[in-house]
Amino acid sequence: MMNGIKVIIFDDNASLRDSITMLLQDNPDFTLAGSYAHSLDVTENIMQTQPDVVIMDIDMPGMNGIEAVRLIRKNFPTVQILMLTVFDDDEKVFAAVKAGAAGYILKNAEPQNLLQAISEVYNGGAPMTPGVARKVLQQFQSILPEEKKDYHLSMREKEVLALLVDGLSYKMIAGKLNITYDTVRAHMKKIYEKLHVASMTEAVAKAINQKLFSGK
Amino acid sequence: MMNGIKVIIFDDNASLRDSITMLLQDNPDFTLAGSYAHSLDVTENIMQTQPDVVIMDIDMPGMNGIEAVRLIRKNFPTVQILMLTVFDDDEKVFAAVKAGAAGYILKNAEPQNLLQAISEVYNGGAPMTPGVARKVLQQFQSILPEEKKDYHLSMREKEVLALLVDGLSYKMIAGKLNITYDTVRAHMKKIYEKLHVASMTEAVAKAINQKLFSGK
DNA sequence: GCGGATATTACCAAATATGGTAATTGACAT
DNA sequence: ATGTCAATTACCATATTTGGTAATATCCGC
Repeated sequence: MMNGIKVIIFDDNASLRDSITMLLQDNPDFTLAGSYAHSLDVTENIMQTQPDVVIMDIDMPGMNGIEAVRLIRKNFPTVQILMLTVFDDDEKVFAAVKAGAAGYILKNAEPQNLLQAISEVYNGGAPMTPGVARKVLQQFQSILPEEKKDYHLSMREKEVLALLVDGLSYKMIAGKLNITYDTVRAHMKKIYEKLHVASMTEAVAKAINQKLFSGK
Repeated sequence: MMNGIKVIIFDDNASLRDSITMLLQDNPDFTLAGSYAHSLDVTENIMQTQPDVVIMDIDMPGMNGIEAVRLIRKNFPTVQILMLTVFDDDEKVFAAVKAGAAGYILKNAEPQNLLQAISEVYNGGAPMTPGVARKVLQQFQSILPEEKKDYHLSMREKEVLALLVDGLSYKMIAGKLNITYDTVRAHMKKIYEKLHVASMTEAVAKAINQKLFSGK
């Protein structure tokens, strides 16, 4: 890391590009390897500069910053992306996150905070303005894991159910577990009882929906 | 805010409670209103102390910290909760977020960071250790984008498959759609072909996992 | 109008799943 | 030591599903 973290910037605002440029040049921990007013040639730009971190404005003429993020993530999965924006518009925040941005900070942040955000992104963190972080968490809460009920399935029963979800028949399950067909049946009967279902399909549907299993 | 942010702590580790106590007492921006070794009486404790922020250990004897969070969120929706933990175990992080925690930081964080996290939580932010933040974002990404494949199922086939996922048998489906048992079978055969499966369970699992249907 | 996809029905034979009942063994807790 | 629970196996009778093959009717596009 003799030259610090290699950074490139995409932002149509020239004065902001300049101030970031100066900020980075004053600090030996960072190297500015490129600065662009639009993201039409992202792929090319990145291939040439080989940056560690990309700072991307979310609103830009031509290609949208979000699109650019998607492109970068697809072609250069190791490059970390820090979104920079004026607004903390919900839609855009989520779109950026979804596209694969690792951090999301507002343009009115302190210079010091920007520098810290860059190193944080580089080091596997996900810097976010407090308000943005809260929004993400809230969204997270509403979408995420329904608290999975406990059906008190025994270990063995879980094994059997898991195989069933994978599409195996009783006979195949018996073979895989080295037990008798009838034993599998006995387990299935218990499972049906505990899950309040009465057929393989219901059991599978419930198991997947209640996220008792992967979902592959 | 003459007495600063009112904080109470739940943690079974006495020495950690003490160090946080001292930390807060040394700073005029905070007031420690309570300190408890377990969360069995959370509701009562909160009613008495009326805190702004609750610091909650995730692992505690008796009531689980997560459960306590759920309880607090339910009865005191304005109280902000900051989780404190030793491990950044995925399961627990997500469970805590889902339960309604506003922030999640590790116990090995700098004292200064803890103080900042408390004010951040109080001011509507969502402080998270970098690694935790990244995990949340990644989970976020994986949940939103789902490009679902198109298996070219006909309308009728989709209807049949939907009923199958709901747990109906061929006979029941036939009844519901006012068609013959054999017709249902014909559709199923086509569905199996198109989905590349060979049994009800596989079809159901695939249908749900590929999000061809709700998931109840 | 003809080929193609969709929806419908039908029958046979074989494979699987379901419900009920019952018994044995080992582990673990009171 | 007694009882509960998990895991195991067994058998019977039914119900359901699956694979193969085939036929008819309708609608659509070229």
